[in-house]
Amino acid sequence: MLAAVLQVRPLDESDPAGKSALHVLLWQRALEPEQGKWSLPGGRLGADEDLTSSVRRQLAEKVDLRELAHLEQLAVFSDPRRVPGPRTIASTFLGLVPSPATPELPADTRWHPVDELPPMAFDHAPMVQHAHHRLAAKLSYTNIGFALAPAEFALSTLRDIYSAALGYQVDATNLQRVLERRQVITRTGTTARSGRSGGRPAALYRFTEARYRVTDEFAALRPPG
Amino acid sequence: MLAAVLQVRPLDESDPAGKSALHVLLWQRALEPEQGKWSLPGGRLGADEDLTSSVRRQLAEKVDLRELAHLEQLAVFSDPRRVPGPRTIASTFLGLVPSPATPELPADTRWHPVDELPPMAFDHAPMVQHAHHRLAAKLSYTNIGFALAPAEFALSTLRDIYSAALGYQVDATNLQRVLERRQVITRTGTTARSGRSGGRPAALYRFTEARYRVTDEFAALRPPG
DNA sequence: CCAAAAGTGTTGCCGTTACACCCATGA
DNA sequence: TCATGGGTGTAACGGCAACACTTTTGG
Repeated sequence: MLAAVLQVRPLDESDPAGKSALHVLLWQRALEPEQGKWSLPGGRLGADEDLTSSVRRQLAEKVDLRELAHLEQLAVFSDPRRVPGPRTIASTFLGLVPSPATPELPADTRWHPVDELPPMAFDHAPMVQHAHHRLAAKLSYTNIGFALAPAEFALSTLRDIYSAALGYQVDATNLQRVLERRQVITRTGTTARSGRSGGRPAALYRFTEARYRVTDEFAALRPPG
Repeated sequence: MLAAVLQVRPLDESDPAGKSALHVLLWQRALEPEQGKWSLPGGRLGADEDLTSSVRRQLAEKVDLRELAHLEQLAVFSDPRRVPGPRTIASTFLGLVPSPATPELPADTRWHPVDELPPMAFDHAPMVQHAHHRLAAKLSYTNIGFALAPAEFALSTLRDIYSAALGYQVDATNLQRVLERRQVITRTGTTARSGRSGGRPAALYRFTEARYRVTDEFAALRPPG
């Protein structure tokens, strides 16, 4: 079991207001094979747990990560030669951490931008690509954004999160209307303080549901009615 | 490994022109546990093969099925108590067989309509549901229909296939335009003979590509341009 | 000529994008 | 008051569904 844990975070740690990008949590291998290369966190399945609980446990134990807002299965990688030695099957997962959280991490683990991956161990690079692709797709037709955003947020913040996760600029105006029409986000009624350089204070929103939901099932060939 | 192999076939074997429905290939257990109940075909992974090849091999060996036009991973079922005895993990697959094919089957295997499943062994019923749901979703935004349809077909035939797979009536008029605009289907130029009771002869179509392809990636939040 | 089946034209609706315009605040 | 960021209005576009209408065949 391997998990691609994704989070939108600032590119420069010391500048929380700077540009942000989608990051993946990696740890650096201390031993051969592939020593020094970076790999996805994970571990072996226990005898009395299912895959999902196991991933949660591994992430809590090994990288002390407990803030997972979403976790779902991706593909199983089963090529007999994907790793040296005895045949190992990897079941991969996509995990999402909300944006402002900054969990404590062990020394050998670090967040890396998904667009500039370091040298990756084994077949872990395509796994990250797969996770990224799945996330981008689901941002368009589900409410999965709740797992990347803070509990309350201004629309400009949400725009930055979507832009980072999708890899292109998203217009806040249209993002608002798409998500409001689908009732994915709701106004809280409160407003944020205006920023350093003035400007109108932003209305705050939250995701209507904090559970994964498909909001736009069919693009074509809809059922009649 | 377990495979939900789906095909659109006539409800009444002796009447190929009658109503058709989506069927799943099931196999009746001869031994305890769950003797007499129906289960998905599958088997254990060999030492030197990946999951996909293994599924293909199992289906060829055990139910003599070689006409799979599409095969893809579904979810992994890993609840420690999903089957009695030692813990077993099931990786499930969706397989599709084109419509007119009628492969020879062993005596203990049979096609069952997905809407009227017989008593199912273990957790196999939700697996079939999952496969059905995935198929219905992908009919809307991919060219996956090629794996259910004959090489050449009239639009009314394709309408029947889509209707059976989706579970509701599809309008041939709009189906044509949706699939032609996306260049999923192409006219062959030939026409079929007209039916028994007259009527204009139908133009024949084929799927432009016989490989799986996503044709309608984003419903919303499209990249600018 | 009539019935049946296939295919086309047309209309209306809805969701999305793009962009111009108005609003509220701090300096 | 100006600059800055937040928010609304509006128009254009495109995809889809529904349905009336035309075309082509067999009896």
